[in-house]
Amino acid sequence: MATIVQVARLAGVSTSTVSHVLNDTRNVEPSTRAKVMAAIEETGYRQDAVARAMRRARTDSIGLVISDAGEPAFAEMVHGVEHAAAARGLTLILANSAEDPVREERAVNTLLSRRVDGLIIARCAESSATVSSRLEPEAPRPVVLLDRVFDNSPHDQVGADNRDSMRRLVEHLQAAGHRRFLLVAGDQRVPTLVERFRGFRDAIPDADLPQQVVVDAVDIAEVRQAVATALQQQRASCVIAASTPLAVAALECLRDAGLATPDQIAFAAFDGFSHSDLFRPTITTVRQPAFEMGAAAVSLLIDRLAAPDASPRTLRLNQTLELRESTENYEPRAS
Amino acid sequence: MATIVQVARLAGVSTSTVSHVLNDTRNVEPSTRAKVMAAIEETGYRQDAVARAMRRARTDSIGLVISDAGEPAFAEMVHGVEHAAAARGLTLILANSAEDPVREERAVNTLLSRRVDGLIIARCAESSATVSSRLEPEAPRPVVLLDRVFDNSPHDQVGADNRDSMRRLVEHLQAAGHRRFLLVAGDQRVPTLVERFRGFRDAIPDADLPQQVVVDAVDIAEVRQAVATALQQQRASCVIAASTPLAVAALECLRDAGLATPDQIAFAAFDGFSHSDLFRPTITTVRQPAFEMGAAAVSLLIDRLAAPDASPRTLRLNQTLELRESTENYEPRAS
DNA sequence: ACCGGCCACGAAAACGATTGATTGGAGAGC
DNA sequence: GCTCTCCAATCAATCGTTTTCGTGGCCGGT
Repeated sequence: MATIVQVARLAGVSTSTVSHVLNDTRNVEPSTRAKVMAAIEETGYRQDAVARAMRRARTDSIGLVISDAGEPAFAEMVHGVEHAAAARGLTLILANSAEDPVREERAVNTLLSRRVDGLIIARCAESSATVSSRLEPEAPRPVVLLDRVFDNSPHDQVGADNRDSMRRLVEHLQAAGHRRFLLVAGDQRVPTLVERFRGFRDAIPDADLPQQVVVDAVDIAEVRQAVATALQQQRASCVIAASTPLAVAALECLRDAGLATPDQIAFAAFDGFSHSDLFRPTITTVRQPAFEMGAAAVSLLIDRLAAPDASPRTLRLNQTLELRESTENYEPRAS
Repeated sequence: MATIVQVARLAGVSTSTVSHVLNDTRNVEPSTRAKVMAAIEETGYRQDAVARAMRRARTDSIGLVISDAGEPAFAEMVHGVEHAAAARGLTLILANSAEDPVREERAVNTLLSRRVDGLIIARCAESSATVSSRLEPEAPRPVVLLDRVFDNSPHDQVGADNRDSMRRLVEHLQAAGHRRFLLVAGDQRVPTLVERFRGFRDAIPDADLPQQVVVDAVDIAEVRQAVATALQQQRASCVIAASTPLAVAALECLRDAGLATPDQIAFAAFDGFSHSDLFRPTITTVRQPAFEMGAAAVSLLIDRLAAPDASPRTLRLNQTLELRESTENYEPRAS
């Protein structure tokens, strides 16, 4: 590849002039500019982003650490981040922590060493301390937390209105006559799942609480075990799964127990399944605006770069409650 | 951030010694090494990947240009690439062309300007010429083509055994009694879809060909239109969709036409839907090993970096035919 | 005692751009 | 005609590493 020196030589000017033409960073005589452009054309010169980053403060790149690249909701967030970043001329460096704090920390280190202008992180369940301590004392690289939102975070954050949405979902189900729920709440070290659990509690009168079954197992096999046991006791009229993997486990249990949805038991899930409308039963879903969350994270990051000292913001995007047949036609029985 | 100079000063050695300690690139006295390590610890020094890349020939990063980040199959490939790259200490720069040749070219340029060690590209439908010409004359950055595989490509490639799989699928359906198919073949500028179409032709006796309906419309609305029309003519006993978006369109048409699967019409799809087993009808699917394809692309890239002059390889991973109820219980009617 | 070789380390030149300081010349004002 | 200003363009320092050459000291062999 040609370098700026060769371009300058060919155009008969200095490298600084070429640089200024390239970056439009000070006036240059039209005739010189033309010569430079011609030389660029002829040599097939392309700016070297590495050398450029070396000299300047910024790299025009951002890092994204995702906690589970295999999960469709996160894939959508990646998509949203990529889209918003590209639209602003930022390149995206992607890393996956696979819910492993060690890999997460390694990823953050790698990204920092590559001098990304900022970081977007969907934290894994157990990472809080490590990553924070790694982030704070360093050169102040802005960080935006994605999806997994923490109280009193020093960082900007974007999440969903999990608590409200869960409350609305449960209230809807209650209005349809449901009183006894099986909530598959999932790993309570994950803020998202904690919020959804809280929303559930918000909607349940204290007196009814004892009737509810909550599964907060971490390992998916344990979840399946617990759900199966709970179903045998035949107490719930409605199952709520707080995430897609949990919904998968729950649906498998329902299938294995021979319980049909919605005729024998109602079912609702957060995040849900793609193309849910094409298959039966169609599942009542609280859908996360995953793409938009990713895009919003980039916006927050840009804002932060422009105003490093503004106080941190937490953005909550609305989820949509999509009612489908898995929660229809419930006939409350006298209990 | 501390630099290598500060570390050297603190340790009372030269920067070259620090560098050699860091990279284990020549013998250093255990005592000096210890001093250096201590200084690194104390300053919290972290190697600067940008400066490092500046000096060395490699950047330890690879670029991935994906043609449709929104599609789950491609998201899985991204996941596979990320996984394999991280395992080898490579960082991944991600770009999405969204099936737009202009964006694709821009992405390739950006990645080259960042001096990625190599590129993995899932080409978009119309890009052939542009990107090729951009890639060839440059500094020889290895390129691996992913999913969309081209004949006589000068690059390494990894795809799926589309033609074989389609032939096997059709043969299976024929064995079950189907003779008249509606193939939703999709955009024939996409090599993957061309291969699937060829596999279909392979399996159909010439005499039967006139009975088959093939929809190769590009725009998804046109596809839907064409499928709807074809269904009204009531000729096919089985619909085959050559990709997930096409399957979505086809299933919507079936639903709108009030045709139940599999009772009134059989259905099979390539790539398919996640968690297909949980919902009805369960769909007979030819599943792409998307994750593995991504990982394989990284392997090819690594091999290529090690042996730049080896002749280009094309890898074809096997797809699996997953038989489900959408193609069961067909009762051939006398026609 | 001298020479050669080895070993641990250091000095300094890249890598390819950006950018603050500086120069040279043209034009304006008196 | 002289100075002052302004503008375009150049010079040279700089970013933080890696790596090529050297250098000096020590040891062993003759």
